[in-house]
Amino acid sequence: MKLEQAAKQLEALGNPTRLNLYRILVRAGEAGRPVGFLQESLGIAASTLSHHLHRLILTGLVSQERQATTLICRANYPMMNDLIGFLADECCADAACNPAAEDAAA
Amino acid sequence: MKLEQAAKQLEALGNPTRLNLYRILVRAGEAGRPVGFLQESLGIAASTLSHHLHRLILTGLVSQERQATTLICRANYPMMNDLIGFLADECCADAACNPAAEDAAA
DNA sequence: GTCCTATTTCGAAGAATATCGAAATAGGCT
DNA sequence: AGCCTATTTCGATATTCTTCGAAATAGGAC
Repeated sequence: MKLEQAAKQLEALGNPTRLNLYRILVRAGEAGRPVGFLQESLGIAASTLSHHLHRLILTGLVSQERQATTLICRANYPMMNDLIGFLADECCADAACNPAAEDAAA
Repeated sequence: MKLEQAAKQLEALGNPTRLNLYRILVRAGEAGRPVGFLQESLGIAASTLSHHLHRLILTGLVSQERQATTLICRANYPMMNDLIGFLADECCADAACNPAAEDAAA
């Protein structure tokens, strides 16, 4: 994953409202949640929620699927795992992460 | 970890300059890197770097230790792991993360 | 004490963000 | 067609962020 993309995703998650929103979707699993449900859960204006959802969708962290008049939102788990991988992958690439790794490197 | 703190940390990592900076420190391991080294690596104004470092330090993701006239910066690994844990921990708490988990839940 | 390097703080300008209400659009039901 | 609900787009405002250069501070060397 490129740094720019990771930064955009982290920025998207770095707003309390969006992080809260994202966690609801993460907890919801593959079933997802309709926009209306999210709006009631968060207690914010529909337009504000739409704005935040748009940002999460732009980064690829969330996807939407229409079911009749309601839109179902889902967390994109592979994308989340890529992001986590990006943070952890190069941990201590130039050194050692923990005592065991240090022993291995020595 | 509280949502507010996690959001602040994610926001801190959500800027390309800061994410780049943070990765350098993550790669550096326990040895850390002096501020001057970081400034040359990133090629930004010292005042700009200081500002970004301050934000990372405020969130607890980075710590500093003075060695004579130079300041050594280090990534705070436990904090990073807490943050990653926050993202992944409640994954699918209300559903199933993957087919195997779905089977287990069923 | 004076000087030197390393780093931070100050002050400012421009860009981006968060939030809302009002109005517009999407999709389906009668 | 006409209507109803669900959701987005528009427009506006207040706040926050990013970045820089100049000036101030920290710590040590002579």
